[in-house]
Amino acid sequence: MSQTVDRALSILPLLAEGPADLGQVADRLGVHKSTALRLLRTLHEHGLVFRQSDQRYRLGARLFALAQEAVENLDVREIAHPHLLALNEKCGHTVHLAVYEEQEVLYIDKVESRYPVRMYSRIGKPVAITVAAVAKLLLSDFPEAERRAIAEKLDFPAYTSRSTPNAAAFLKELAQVREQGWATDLGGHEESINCVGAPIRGADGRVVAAMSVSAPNVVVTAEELLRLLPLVRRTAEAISREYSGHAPEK
Amino acid sequence: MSQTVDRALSILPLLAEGPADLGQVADRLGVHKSTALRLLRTLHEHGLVFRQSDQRYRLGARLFALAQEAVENLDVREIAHPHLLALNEKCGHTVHLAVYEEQEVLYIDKVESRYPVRMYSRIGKPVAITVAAVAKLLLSDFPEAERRAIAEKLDFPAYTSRSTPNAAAFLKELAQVREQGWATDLGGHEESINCVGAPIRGADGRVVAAMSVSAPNVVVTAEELLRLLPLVRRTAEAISREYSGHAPEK
DNA sequence: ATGAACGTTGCATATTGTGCAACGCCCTCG
DNA sequence: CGAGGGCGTTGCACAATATGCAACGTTCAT
Repeated sequence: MSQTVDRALSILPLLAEGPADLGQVADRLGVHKSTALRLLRTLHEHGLVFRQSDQRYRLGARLFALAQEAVENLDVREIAHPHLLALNEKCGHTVHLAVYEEQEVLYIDKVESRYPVRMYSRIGKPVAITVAAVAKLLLSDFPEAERRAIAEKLDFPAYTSRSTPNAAAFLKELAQVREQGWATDLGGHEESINCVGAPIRGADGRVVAAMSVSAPNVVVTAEELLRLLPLVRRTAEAISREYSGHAPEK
Repeated sequence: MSQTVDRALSILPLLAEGPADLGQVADRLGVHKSTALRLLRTLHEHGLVFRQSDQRYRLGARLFALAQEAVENLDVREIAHPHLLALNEKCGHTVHLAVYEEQEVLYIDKVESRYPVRMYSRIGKPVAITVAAVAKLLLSDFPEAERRAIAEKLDFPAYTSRSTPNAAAFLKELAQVREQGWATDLGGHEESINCVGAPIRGADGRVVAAMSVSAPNVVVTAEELLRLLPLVRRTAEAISREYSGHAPEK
């Protein structure tokens, strides 16, 4: 909507990939060097970008500070964190917390597995929305019309043979998740990794976040992981209670 | 330098203070509502800002994703290298850079001593984790429980009479290193070789790497080497600053 | 019902960002 | 040592672009 700002902001993801010099930035933006220079200067003044010793540009400290504040303002995370830690303490596996925002599902917190074989995931990165347990939980709470609208727009990549194949299957699964109040991902994203998840609800009953426990086959079988379901659900409920203003229960 | 971008970016710190509606943003920017709207829309399209359910604007999780990605693509070695070279230029001794990975501490960069008598080490090779200065620095940053767990699992080979003898001594030393912010290895690995090291920290204050200067007794005594400590620490701090996105200080 | 508060849109204006060309600097190669 | 290329930087003329205005649509409280 604003060309100048649009161009300036496009520089950020570009620099997130790694440092770049003026020419590279100008090329990838499709603008003249002098234009890129002015944009970079403005970003620089705001501390979002800085120049490292070899003169190349990089994302700056201010961005990290802002990012920090951005997550701190997500207070679900703050409340949930100790519960996630406690859960990890009990079962030892990787625990994730995710929210839906702007057409995406994002991990906003993670407690690493204590086992040497770990699952790869990145806090802040969008999750595989068509297969992840947390994504299904978050989407299942939308009104039906919206669920359909979203499903229609999605791609359904076949990560594995068990990935959700298409919109119809996805909607069916969302309905089931909505019904039962929990979700799984059994090898839908990576063949050897399973997850069990449960929703976190606000005072009005709407799903505000979702959490899951993930573990690779080599550590526990899907069946064993499913045995953790009651524990996961209880944790999610405890977080929900605290989040919606009730005193933490013992 | 670019008014439009300047205004748009000024919105971010403003929103970091807390959610705000269109009118508030326009007021604080000193521009018309319609202008503020367009700026916010552009920020919105890039996911830096999003609209919560009550229509107010807040910082978006994409900011977090961006910062995360930037950190992942950051190469400590690349940033550190020129600083290591400069340090070697000044003192002439061997300079090492190391990281912790998968239960091991690995040298990932090295600048050779200018003296004929050199210390033997290889980039990519695990270091003697119980005695090396860089290892102590990296491990000292772990939470106490984890430090203990790691220490219990280690062997404590008696390379020399000054090698760390057991887990208890090791933990005690880690605590001290953590406290003082630097570490040494005085003949703990090879009788005649001493090292001084300092930690390199990321934007969040966590230790991401460690560096050290090593020299054999025949070139400088331990005392003389220790006199380099302030220089080593300053170098490590300069790298930390640059790594965490601050402008290099003059 | 009525009005206020807020977000949104189209439009005319000139402010603002743009590309160009030229300059200076550093480094490399002949 | 001097020519040449690469790169960042500056000043300028032009028009593309952002801006404020005024009017409209909604929602909410009175």
